[in-house]
Amino acid sequence: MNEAQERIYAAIAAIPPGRVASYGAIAARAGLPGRARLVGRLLGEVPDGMTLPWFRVLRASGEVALPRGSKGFREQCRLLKAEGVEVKNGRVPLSRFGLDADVDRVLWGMPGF
DNA sequence: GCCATGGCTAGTA
DNA sequence: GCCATGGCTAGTA
Repeated sequence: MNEAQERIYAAIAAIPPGRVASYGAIAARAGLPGRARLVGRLLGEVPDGMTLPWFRVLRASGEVALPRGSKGFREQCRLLKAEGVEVKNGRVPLSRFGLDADVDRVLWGMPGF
């Protein structure tokens, strides 16, 4: 496994439960800005035995990227809901569940914001 | 050639 | 929804 690969898997593993991140955001966090598609491809070939919260990765729009009606699509929605993420027809509101949504929460709690 | 992306636009309600 | 992109792979020569 090359370095880029390890960093991307590490970035995915670091998404906290109940939160989601876009392919692009993962790439950026892995130090590979612009490599969103690489993230998607690597998710399709996760090594056996590696446990990864793959379902916390979504499109930049907040939509589940897998084709609707596919087994994976349903599974992803199910896993997300299971940890409290709101999924309304294949889509998650990033403003509330995105990685930096907590920044918003902090700001809201601050006097003057 | 393919695609587990992303960004932007037209066109509706 | 559509199109531009980038990166990787299968399949041919």
